[in-house]
Amino acid sequence: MRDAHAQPRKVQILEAARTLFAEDGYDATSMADIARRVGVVEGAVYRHVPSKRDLLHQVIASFYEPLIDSATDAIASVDSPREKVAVLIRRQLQAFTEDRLLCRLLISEARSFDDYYDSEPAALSRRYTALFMDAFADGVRTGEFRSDIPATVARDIVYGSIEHLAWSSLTGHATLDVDATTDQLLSVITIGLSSTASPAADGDVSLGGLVDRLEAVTERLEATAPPHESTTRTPNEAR
Amino acid sequence: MRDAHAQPRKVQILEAARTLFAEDGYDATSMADIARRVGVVEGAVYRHVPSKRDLLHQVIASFYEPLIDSATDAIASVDSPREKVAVLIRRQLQAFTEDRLLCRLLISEARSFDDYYDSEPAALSRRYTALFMDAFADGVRTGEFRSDIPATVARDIVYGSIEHLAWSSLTGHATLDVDATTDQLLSVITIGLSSTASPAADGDVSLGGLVDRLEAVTERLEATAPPHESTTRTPNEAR
Amino acid sequence: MRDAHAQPRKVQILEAARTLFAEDGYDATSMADIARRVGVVEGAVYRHVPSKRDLLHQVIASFYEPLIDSATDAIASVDSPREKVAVLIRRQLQAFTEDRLLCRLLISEARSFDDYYDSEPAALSRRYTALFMDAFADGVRTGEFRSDIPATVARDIVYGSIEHLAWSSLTGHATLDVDATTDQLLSVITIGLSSTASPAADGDVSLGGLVDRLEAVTERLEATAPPHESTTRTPNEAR
Amino acid sequence: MRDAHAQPRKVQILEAARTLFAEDGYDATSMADIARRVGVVEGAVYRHVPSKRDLLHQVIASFYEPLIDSATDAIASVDSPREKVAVLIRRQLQAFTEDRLLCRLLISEARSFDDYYDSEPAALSRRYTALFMDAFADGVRTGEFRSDIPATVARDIVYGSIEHLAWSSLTGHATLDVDATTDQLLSVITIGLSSTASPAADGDVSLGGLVDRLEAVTERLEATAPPHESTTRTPNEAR
DNA sequence: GATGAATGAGATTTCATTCAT
DNA sequence: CATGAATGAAATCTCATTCAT
Repeated sequence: MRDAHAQPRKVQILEAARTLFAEDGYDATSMADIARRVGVVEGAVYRHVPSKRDLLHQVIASFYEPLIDSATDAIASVDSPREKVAVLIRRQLQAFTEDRLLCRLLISEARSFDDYYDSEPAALSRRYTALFMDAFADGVRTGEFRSDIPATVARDIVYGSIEHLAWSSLTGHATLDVDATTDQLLSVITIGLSSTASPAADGDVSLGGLVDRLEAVTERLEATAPPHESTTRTPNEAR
Repeated sequence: MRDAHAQPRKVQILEAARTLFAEDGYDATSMADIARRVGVVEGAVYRHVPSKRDLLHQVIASFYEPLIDSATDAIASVDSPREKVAVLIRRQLQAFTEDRLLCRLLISEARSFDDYYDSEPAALSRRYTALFMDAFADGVRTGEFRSDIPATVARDIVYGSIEHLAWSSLTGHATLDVDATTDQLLSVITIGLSSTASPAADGDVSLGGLVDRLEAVTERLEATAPPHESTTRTPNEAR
Repeated sequence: MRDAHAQPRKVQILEAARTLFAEDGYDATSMADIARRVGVVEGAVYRHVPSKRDLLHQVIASFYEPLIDSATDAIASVDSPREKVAVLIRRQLQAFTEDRLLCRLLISEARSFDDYYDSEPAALSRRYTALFMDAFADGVRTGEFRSDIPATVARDIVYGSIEHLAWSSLTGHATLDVDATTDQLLSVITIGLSSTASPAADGDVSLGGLVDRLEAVTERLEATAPPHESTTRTPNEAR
Repeated sequence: MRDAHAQPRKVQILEAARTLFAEDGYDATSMADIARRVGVVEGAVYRHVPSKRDLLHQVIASFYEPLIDSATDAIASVDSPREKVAVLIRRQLQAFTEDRLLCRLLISEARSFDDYYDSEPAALSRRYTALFMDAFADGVRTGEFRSDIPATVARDIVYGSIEHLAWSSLTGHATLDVDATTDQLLSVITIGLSSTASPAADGDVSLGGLVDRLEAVTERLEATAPPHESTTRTPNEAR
């Protein structure tokens, strides 16, 4: 009879796999290791999981799904695309920094398969980053974000930066100041992506930042104050 | 008797390893695979390479070293830190996009080792990204780049973005338009990193810029605000 | 379904290893040989033994341990140190002669490792020979054994002799008459070690040394002085 | 052109093999190791030696042969069997203690072959120990040594003891005092083997045995010494 | 559901030996 | 005589997976 407090086997196995995959990597973790950690024999694992590969997929899913859900909720409660993006970045950086597993697994292991594109983890990853891309596309429509940067490029910039930052903190023998780094990353990225950035891209760029700020104020004025006359200017069509 | 046109064995082995590591990954490639591709038996490989791990290191080095050399040359011929950064980014994105191997190996495989930080590839990687960080630090001194972003964070943002962009193009079943993407990335990143972007921009930012900005804001305000009404709203509530 | 009469696998493996190590030596025996003899595949052996080296240790232990136990019992039932020594020698010679394995393994194989001194077999060997050294030390205290021979030297003489005797019978294509040999060895060794043999024999033992000297003189006289009458006595035909 | 001081290749190879076999053991030494030490490639070794096994034989021979020669000379210059034995023991112990190689190779490696008995090293070993056995047999004839101990048993006792003593000093993390040990071993063994030892072998060695021996000496003196002449010769010049 | 044993394939690595040059 | 490359066999060990109980 199982202890009432004990998790069902399936959950125990997932947790063991999660931990071990995280600590040692997918290849370096054997099914025997997982079984031993759960306290059963190798064969018993196969009652609950059809294969090691599938186990990896489940582990990844068990991370992504709550993340997707909570992120979906979180961005539903804010309005502006810019803020949605900020929320997503902050969450992601926190998640990666807090959980070595998430980071390592998603970065290093999950992608090693030839059929990655068609895999379940890839689908989850797409569902997840779609949240960002949707927010970004919204921002492009509202004029907050540059229209000359494809959403996929924006996504790669954002998630690539986050991954590297998290990874550096992982292997760099140094602990990351999540809050400071988040602010820095947010600042760099949102400024770089904001619609006001594009026109200044090639000119005398040293003024760009200052202009950005003034422009931001102006945007807000534009958005709130009823225009004296209908504004027919489409911003950010430059280039 | 070896064909006069043939490469020395060592080079053949390195090339075979490079290709196979790239296509299948390090773990999924066996020494037997490499030997077979070269056309010798397994044991013969070990006359030229002491171990599989070392072979990986050599493959990585054989990519990094020319890259470092040519990048060093390239940035020596331009003056401004900003341009150096631009050169580095463009090259890196090109290199990654042109060579699946470089990308995959550096991103997914090389980092899987516990002792990555102390490994030869990591040292090369640091030597390589040091080029960027030095240029960035120079730019901070000249006022071109923001002083509120640590060079390591800047590095992670840049190389993380590049990696993800290259990776997406790799797995995304789509070919990347390197030129367009480079421009986009450069635009986003250099703007995000430029000193004018910094909210705490240090005083020495030139007066001329200030004048320009004031001019621009004035223009837009003129277009937006109702002619004779005092605007009492506090600016700078962004985010 | 395993035969009811069959030993557990672990025991089968140990026995196979014992036999093969004995017949062919440790290096010349492969895990595949052992597996084949047991009737399983190579990998199956590793479910029961962690490594070949460990298997050797276990085989050695499976010989030493009963030997130590029974020898401990045996010497507990006799009183005088001299008799204890006799018991130990007789047992050891019997054990070595009866079991080629014990002999070969202990003599030739087990010692081949650099780390022999710190190994488990070495510890067992020390535990075993400690029985002898303790008895010898007792004998020194009671005056039965010479005090001018360190126990370690006595041990080496005793066990070295036994080993060589057993080894000779092993490779010499001749069967050893254990009883006769034991008697001979015992005689030589106990006399050589007895306190009466010691030139510097303490106290009442000095008489033995005196006799030695007398004997020596006699020998020289016999060799130099022309016998008064023809000596027809063959000396030393006793026994 | 080879340096005039350089040894011929063959000798270099033998020396390299000797050293490496000694330090690492036969199995653990590869032909490549030997070649590397000599400074040639693997294949070159086979110009001079037909096989690794043969190389071992030659190495062993290169030790045994001078040993046999010098020992033969040494015992030719002393008269009594007892002294010959003493010389042989002293030399052997010194040789073994001075040269780890001799010891290790002869004890552990050389004997590992199934065909040891018919091998060249075994023949050399027999030639070598024959010196001892001859001297012992002589001593039996002259009455110096017990006739109830077969020469082969005496040989095993002597060489077994020496081996163990040398081996202990090798692995025992302690340096052997050769002189002291030689004296101790000589004392134990020559006493144990001397003819006077046998009668007392089984009786109680205490006073009763002493009386027996005194009796025997007296008898022999009576038989040897001229009847009415005082013997003024100092006793105790033995050895 | 779990156990324990087994499988069979494969991985990396080592090595004595050969041979064309 | 030497080189350098190759061979081919073998050795130890690992592991995902299966299956009778």
